[in-house]
Amino acid sequence: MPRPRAAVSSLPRTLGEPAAAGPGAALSIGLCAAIVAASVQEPRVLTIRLAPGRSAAEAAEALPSGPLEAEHRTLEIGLRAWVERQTSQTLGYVEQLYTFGDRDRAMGDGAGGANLALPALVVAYLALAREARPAGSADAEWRSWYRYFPWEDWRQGKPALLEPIEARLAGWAAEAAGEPERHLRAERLGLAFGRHGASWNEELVLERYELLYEAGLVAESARIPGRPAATVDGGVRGSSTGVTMASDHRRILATAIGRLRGKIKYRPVVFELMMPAFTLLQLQRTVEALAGVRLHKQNFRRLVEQQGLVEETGQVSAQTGGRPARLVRFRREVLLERPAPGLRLRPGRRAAG
Amino acid sequence: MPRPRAAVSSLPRTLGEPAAAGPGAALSIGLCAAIVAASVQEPRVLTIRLAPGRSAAEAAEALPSGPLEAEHRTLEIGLRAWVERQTSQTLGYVEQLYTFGDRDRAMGDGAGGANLALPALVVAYLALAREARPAGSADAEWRSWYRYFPWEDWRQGKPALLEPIEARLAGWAAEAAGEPERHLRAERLGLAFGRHGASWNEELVLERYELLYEAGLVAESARIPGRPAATVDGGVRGSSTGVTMASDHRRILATAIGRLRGKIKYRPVVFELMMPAFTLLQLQRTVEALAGVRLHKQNFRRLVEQQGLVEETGQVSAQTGGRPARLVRFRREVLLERPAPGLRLRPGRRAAG
DNA sequence: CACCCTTATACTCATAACCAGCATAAGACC
DNA sequence: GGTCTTATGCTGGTTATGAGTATAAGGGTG
Repeated sequence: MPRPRAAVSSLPRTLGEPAAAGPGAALSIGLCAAIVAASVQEPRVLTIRLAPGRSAAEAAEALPSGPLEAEHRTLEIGLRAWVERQTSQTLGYVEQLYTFGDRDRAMGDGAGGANLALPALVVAYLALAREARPAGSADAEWRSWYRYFPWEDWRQGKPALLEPIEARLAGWAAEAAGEPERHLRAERLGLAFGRHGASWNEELVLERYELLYEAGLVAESARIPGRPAATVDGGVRGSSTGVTMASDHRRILATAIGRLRGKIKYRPVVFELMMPAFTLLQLQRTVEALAGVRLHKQNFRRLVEQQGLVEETGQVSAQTGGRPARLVRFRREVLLERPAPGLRLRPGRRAAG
Repeated sequence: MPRPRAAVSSLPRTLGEPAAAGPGAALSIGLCAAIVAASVQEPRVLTIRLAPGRSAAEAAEALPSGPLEAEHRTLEIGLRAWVERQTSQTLGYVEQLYTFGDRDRAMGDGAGGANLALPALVVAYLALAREARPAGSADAEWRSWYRYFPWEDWRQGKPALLEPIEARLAGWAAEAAGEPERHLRAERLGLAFGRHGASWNEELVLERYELLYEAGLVAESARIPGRPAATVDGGVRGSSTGVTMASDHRRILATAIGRLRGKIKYRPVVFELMMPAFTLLQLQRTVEALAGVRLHKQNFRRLVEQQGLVEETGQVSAQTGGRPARLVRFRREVLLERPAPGLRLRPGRRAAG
């Protein structure tokens, strides 16, 4: 099966492949999942290790994925099967993200690896898991998603590593071919990174990643066809542009983060990540971890309570370090009452603890 | 090429098909577009006619679609090619909607037609067109989308045909097998149709269509595997459940409408449907046509203006029938200023003209 | 032209939501 | 008891929203 072999063994019969004749004629449809959990104040994503055929040492981190097989009646069934096979994790909430089909992206590795028969298109999913259990297989691991997108974590204020990145991006915009292209790039930068750091929009994760990709500031850029590998500067002057992932999985993860950050504002999806009972601060920390910003505590709890998103359990938690906090649970009835129950968090002017 | 032949001729080499050997082994990826325009106060969708192999008289209405071909570098390029070939319409704004891959849906026709080799999965798109020009090909036509979803148009108040539909749906919920299933169905109905007509959420177009589909109230239900065709009641006691479309195109259109109705609230996409200069009332009527509800005029204009969505052109239009109205245009800079510039219309309690 | 139709646009007012902070409560730890 | 901690209650200013009134400016009609 000519495909970056997953460390997890299993040789499926790919749909449509019985007739695989000429080289490169094998057409398959890929499934890929960004599985998110939130534990100890960190948003995590379930990754596996791929041995890309070369040295096992440089095994790439990847999202669980695999081709759609003949026996999968629906895409989602196929996805669940692959995830369970590779990570022993059973999925709860699952939502389709996007279908990637560019012929020029998604290649295993442009630099040295053979350009093997890759899926003609990849259907990517976002999944939410309630608990970050140790992840069955040895190759599966929960990792903070800021490992791959360090510039997305503004909880301690603007990340220092963003400064050199922005400088490089500004340079990339300035060196564009014509004036229209220069203007276009500048506009995209302004949108994605905010004018002078003023209005950072935490949802534009994909837009920012794509800019870094195009500007040659992430390692994946080396796979852009026609780009000399020398122009890629994965680590920007000492600071980091995050850990690389296999194929275009980082792009998929960026899509997932952006989608989730948007969705918590108008759908009660955070609760898919929470334990059955939790304190309001735990909820706030989870939301902050996902959104990558800090929120105003008092206003957050007022929002949650007046929206009717939670109800009392009657119990209290003494694990707080200070005054014990009430334990609450998600109030499912809210779905029937409000049109868009969510935590439309507006980080406002300044984020106050 | 075993596939419901489009009236528009063109025999493409489907990607991955050179090796098409056994029957049903031909695996192809379908592309499909819901192309929306708004003219004379009506939201319209571009349709073509498909001759499903049998009598040409019962040619089904369909969305432009076709298989991904080998020479299409990206999915979107393939889509644009197909749409231009079938409708002579050039697409502007295009956005991916969803990828449908259920093996049990999307069949040409379960009743009598041979179950031909259909795409293994269909990537559906939403496109917005600025003008409803007469649609090049003779088989292409712009039609109000309420032709297919008459219950979605609440601009004149609650549609009368909804009453019998709701009654039938309530019956369907009551006749469910076990108590848990009954409860589930009742909850879904409450969500999708609103408790006692109280809170209609205009975005849940797909949810409503799926309920009708499952309850056997649309003609497409006859294609559900295992369902006796006799249980399907396409026209509910004299009232209508809308015009049927080929394959599962009505589901795709439902997805498109729902997405667009949601999107206008936080992205300035309506302007993709407007002429370069327009009056505020024209804008309001367009939004109302899409959302299927009436809005409060004074508040609508205040919203549009204070958000900075439009700017003066200096001209006026005398075509209003009353006092001439200012002509305005979309203000592109708003994209850089506001995080989510849209028309977050809340139809409030009652819609006042 | 006065009058009445139409639609456009300006302004008001009460209410609800939101932002940001202050004050107090209730535990642990020394 | 004093001093941490975090939880929770409350307030005062600001902004958004819902719904209405009033006025402007065209056309048509007697």
